Amino acid sequence: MPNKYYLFFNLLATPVRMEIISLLKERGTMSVGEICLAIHEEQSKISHNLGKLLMCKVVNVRQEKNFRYYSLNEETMIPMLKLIDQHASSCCGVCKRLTDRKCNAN
Amino acid sequence: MPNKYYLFFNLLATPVRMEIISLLKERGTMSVGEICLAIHEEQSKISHNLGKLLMCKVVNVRQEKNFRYYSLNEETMIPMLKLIDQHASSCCGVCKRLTDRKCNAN
DNA sequence: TAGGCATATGAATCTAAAATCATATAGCTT
DNA sequence: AAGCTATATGATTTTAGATTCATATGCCTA
Repeated sequence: MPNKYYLFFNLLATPVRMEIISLLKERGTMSVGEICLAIHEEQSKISHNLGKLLMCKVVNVRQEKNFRYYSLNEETMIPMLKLIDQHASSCCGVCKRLTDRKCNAN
Repeated sequence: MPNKYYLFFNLLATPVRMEIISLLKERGTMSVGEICLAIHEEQSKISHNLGKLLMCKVVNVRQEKNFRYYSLNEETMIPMLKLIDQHASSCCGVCKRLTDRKCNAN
């Protein structure tokens, strides 16, 4: 009975998966091979990670010939990323805390 | 140069931290001791985790005597949790994917 | 149908970061 | 000031889950 929100955030909490998401946000729709090339990671790694993202519909797939084209679930992810941007800037510029991982709040 | 979004999600991607957040969402403001009692976890664990959440202003603190009262940063977190709720229900009921961790989309 | 792409999947290993345990700090009360 | 209470912090151990490498699957073309 792990917390639902935890499972969602956990899904997004790796550098590679967030890179994939940022990429798809910019480029729209890409095959697995194209993603590998763009991110410079090997195929099985990308596939494993796309599997996780698909598992929770953070991305969508479309099959065409023997290619699989992935795209971002924009309805959820666009507003979510925007929320973080807002948080980051209202927090402290481009949120030093998010990059420095230090806290001087009190 | 890790992805900003990754750092944010990573911050929220543990069961304990999400429990703390859910708790603060419901109860408003709590001292560290009260949180420990409510979640049944030991003090240092809670403190470590509160430290991470504070680091990125996901929670706020107020000191009073030798107590520290934590509360949720509602401005960011309330809409974010709502987004996930919406995602979960539009995805598949209370999002089986988020609880089963399996994928049958294609 | 044989061979070659494109992608997925399984299992073993590796690693980031969470939990733990001991200890430090800081303020309150007497 | 001494001792207590509440909380934070450091360092080590532990663990979830990410990466890796080998292999499987599925479709397409000749």
